Amino acid sequence: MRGKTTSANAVPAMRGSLHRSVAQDIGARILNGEFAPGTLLPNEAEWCASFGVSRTAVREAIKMLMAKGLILSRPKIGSRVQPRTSWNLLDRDVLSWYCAAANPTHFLVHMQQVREILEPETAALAAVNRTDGQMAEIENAFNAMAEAKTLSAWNAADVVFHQAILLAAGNELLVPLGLVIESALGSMFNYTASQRGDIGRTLPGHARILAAIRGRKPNAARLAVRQLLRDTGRVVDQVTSSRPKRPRAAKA
Amino acid sequence: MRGKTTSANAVPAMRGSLHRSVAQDIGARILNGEFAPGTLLPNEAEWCASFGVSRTAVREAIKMLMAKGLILSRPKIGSRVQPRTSWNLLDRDVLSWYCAAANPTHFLVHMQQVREILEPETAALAAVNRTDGQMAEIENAFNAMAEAKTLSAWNAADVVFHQAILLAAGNELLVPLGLVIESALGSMFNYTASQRGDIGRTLPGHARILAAIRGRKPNAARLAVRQLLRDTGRVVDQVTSSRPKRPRAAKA
DNA sequence: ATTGCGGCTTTTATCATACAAAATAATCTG
DNA sequence: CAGATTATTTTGTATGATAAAAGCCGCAAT
Repeated sequence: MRGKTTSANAVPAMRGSLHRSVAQDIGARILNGEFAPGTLLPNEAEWCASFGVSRTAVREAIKMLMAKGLILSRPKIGSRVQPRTSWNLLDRDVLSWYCAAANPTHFLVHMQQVREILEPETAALAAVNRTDGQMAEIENAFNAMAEAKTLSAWNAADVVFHQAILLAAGNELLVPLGLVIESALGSMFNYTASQRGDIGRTLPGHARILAAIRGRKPNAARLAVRQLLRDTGRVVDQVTSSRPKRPRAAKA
Repeated sequence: MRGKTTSANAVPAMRGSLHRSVAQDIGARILNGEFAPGTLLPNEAEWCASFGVSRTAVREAIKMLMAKGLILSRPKIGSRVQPRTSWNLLDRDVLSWYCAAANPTHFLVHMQQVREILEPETAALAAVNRTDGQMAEIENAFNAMAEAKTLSAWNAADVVFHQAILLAAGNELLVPLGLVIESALGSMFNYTASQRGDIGRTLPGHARILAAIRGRKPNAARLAVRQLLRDTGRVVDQVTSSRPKRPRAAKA
């Protein structure tokens, strides 16, 4: 009855932490709908048995999920899945679990909507608030894009470009928001280039954004970003319409 | 050497969890700048001593802070404060710590900026995507505002009104974002009324939003929200300029 | 029969202790 | 001096015991 290694414990080692992989597993299954909001989770002893780990590990995992707003645990009651409204969906982990579980089409559409709302205004703010140092950062990233020969170099520079604008906007709240969106999108596909042929295609669009921010023209920056999003939006459209993508082990 | 109750441990009981109050304390001190990014925190034993609690409690607190992206702990190294870019600032707790620690003027300005970016577009999306049921929710909230006699009734209905629009926008990512902003703002002052005399003042503005969403006119909705924000923005301006507000039990 | 009180039981919360593993620092050997 | 080896420190995991919360049951009193 020892090395039971029940079901879900397919995770081999996961570099370091055990509690982390336990949290990972439970969290994914909650986002997955296997444990719906309001559901009472198995108690600690049952988790210990099913994962074959100690209570310590399970409890630390539960504390992490608690910190992310997924569950609430109380003595004698157990751990109950919280209503969706208290989930920290904008947490990197939670978002990645959601992203793996949810309908990818829906998810991408929503993500794109948020980008279309945020990015133009972020650029407009950057045009107003940027410092010279931040401007230099943006220009460096742009130059790196211009000189990029490989797809990965292009995309890396692209990410830096976006982040530099984000920082230049000078809004503490916008930064984490942008980073989360980026990291979620980045794990699915790249910003403005998905094939070798795309390299440089959107460079003029980026140049317009750069110029607007340099010239401190918020409205021009806003329009330039909208234009760029229209161009690259097609990439998303392609993905969402064909929607083959990794179907991600459709278990149950 | 027992009831040492060192320094920070001013927290008496805090209904339930010990690990929670430990996390609270450490988290606040990180956001506070007492432990800057890159800093190595005291090790578990030292925390145990300084809080007078067991290692279990400290570890669970640390796991929570880890889950929120504030720190990273590794064997032999200890717990290091992560760079700000990995902080989940959009987590309720983290935001509240930040809000307590940061320059309130800055914070409010940034918050208001985010509102000005998000809310008009949220309303526009709601105008497009709303279902009839969601429309009814919005109208109910509006009616409650219209009939509100007390300040608290008005503000409660106001929050419901905003949330109903948020839900009607039909974007899974926008919802948690809006909720976080709301909860942070709500903890500082109320939405559109801060004095008895303000009750009903913005009712016509709300009515315009309502009508636009009912009529499925996204652009009208956008404009109506912008108008309302301009009206209520003044409240923020007042607060940020005078900036007395309850100084929040300046304990230690 | 209903209600209020007290004890029972389950489950998490906390504590204490021991050992394992990781990563650095120190040391030894060639 | 270089490289490998051993120490050491700190977190990670396991285990077992006790405390506290909160529902549950039953008993009793009116």
